[in-house]
Amino acid sequence: MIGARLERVLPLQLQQGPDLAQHGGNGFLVHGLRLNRRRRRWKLETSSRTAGRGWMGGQAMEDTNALVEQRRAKLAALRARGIDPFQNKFTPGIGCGAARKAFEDGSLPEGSTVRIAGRITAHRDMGKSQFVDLKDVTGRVQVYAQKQALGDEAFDVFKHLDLADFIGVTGTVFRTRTGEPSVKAESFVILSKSLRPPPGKWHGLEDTEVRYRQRYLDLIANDDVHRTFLLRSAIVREIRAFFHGRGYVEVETPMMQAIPGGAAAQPFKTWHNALGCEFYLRIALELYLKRLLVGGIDKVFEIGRNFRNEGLSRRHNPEFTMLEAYEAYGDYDSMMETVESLIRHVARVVLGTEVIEHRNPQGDVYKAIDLRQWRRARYKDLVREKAGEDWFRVTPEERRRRAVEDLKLAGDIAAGYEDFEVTGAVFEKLVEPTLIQPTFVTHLPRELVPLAKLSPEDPTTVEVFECCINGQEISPGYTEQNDPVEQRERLEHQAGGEQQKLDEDFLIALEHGMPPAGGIGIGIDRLCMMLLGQESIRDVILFPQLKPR
RNA sequence: GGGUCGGUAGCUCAGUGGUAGAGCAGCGGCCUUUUAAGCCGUUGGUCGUGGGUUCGAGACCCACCCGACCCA
Repeated sequence: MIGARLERVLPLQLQQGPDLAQHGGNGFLVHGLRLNRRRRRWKLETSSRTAGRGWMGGQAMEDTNALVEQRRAKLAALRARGIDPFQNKFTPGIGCGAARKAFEDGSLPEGSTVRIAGRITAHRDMGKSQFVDLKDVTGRVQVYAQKQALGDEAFDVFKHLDLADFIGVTGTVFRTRTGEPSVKAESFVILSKSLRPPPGKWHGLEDTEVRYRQRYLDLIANDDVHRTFLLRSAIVREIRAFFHGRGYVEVETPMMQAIPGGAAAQPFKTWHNALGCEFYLRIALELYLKRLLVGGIDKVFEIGRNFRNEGLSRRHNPEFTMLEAYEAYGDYDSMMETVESLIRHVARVVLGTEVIEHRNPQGDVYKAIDLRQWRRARYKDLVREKAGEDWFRVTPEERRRRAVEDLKLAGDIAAGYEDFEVTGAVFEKLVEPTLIQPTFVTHLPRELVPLAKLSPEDPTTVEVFECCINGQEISPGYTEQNDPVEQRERLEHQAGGEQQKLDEDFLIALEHGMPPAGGIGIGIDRLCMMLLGQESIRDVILFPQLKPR
């Protein structure tokens, strides 16, 4: 039926179709056909109102197909009927899922009129009865359309709606014979026509590359992905709430820095035209937040993006979100309390539980993280557990031999490694991955963290912790270095004589006096992986970095 | 950077050298309370790209592109 109508309204060149007589096995002719199609599409583009919007027209031309052409034809047919399927405004009175819930719990009585809007996610054609599922951020509700109720004209339009179209519906709530809460449409309006078919309804969208490159499709097709990112947003919201509740001040510091500092990492480089100089994207927040401690903002935190020019992996994205928080008159010990309270707060409020269960695709729990128990353990004790009771009593040569031969860490220990780095490899490769339950690793050797403050009770160790959960380091914490002379010495040593790498302004700030303080950094992406049960960082970052197509 | 696996219809996937397939989606028909609706019919493919082997390649070989996992 609609086909017959379309013939009247479509541009002539669309009706003609490709010349199938040419369609032989001959490559030239096939190529000619493709050119033909492109020319045809181009004409369609230029004849429609959307033509001239360069990127849109260009993209549609490149990868259009029969399904897209069908939808464009439907669009043209609607316009020919005087219907503009791209409305400026429609104000729903209640969300789709909200209406369903309100009806289920009795707060919305049967027969009430509601005004809802959403995307069509399913269509069941019963002839003179039509059912569609309408979905918005609050959930899904079924809409029932009856020929008798809508009238022939409107019903015919309804019948030819496509999956993924947005519509607005006014109607009354009722329960169908099968018990489904539904809205019986009295009127409807097409709010936005979808010109491309959505991914399938059964399997969702599984092609990982499409899921990451076109995340919006992933969000449409996979409810659990949608949920994951709503929860990530809630996690960040509750982190802010936690710190605000403790009197911290949230700030924003420069992402473009002339001297990238605060961590040992390769930066990204960029160029400022007007100033005529290079800038680096920041690799850490630390040096600016400490300036603010000097400036008298005693409790300060920032949540923001860091950029590190390193490889990509399941655990690394070149840009990632970092939380850093500093508290004057705190130390590494008080910051352990802060980290524990923060993470437990977020888990309770966002997830409603302090036991985090990770499930496989079959739904079985393969890992459970209990945030009610936080272990504290010394670095050396943990290493001994894996490498042997006498590990620190044998000679450095013997340690290296054992690491390479007995512990099979040959690939992780470079020839030039110093003794503490050999032990560090043991910790990183054999200890850290086993720390699934929340663990504060303390009493790290001073060589491992050269910028940290020494522990007065044991000057071979530093006042630093590494909080490990889920087999990853989630958060380091420090008693911050406030001795400007010591700090300058260490940074100069680290810079290795390259003066331009020394952040002189930061060192001067310290010389003005920084109160004793505790500080922490938390990788938000990894925290989300732990809390949301995701094994890949790409599944908690909306648009993970991929190689450009 | 190395290794392994993958890229076939809009989606999910079969296809072990001989006519490119299935389910869903789409399109047409029937059905006025369906819900993975159903029934009948039907359209749709640069098999990632480029070379090569072969009478014949989606499949075999080489190179490349993109991705996933593991390793560095």
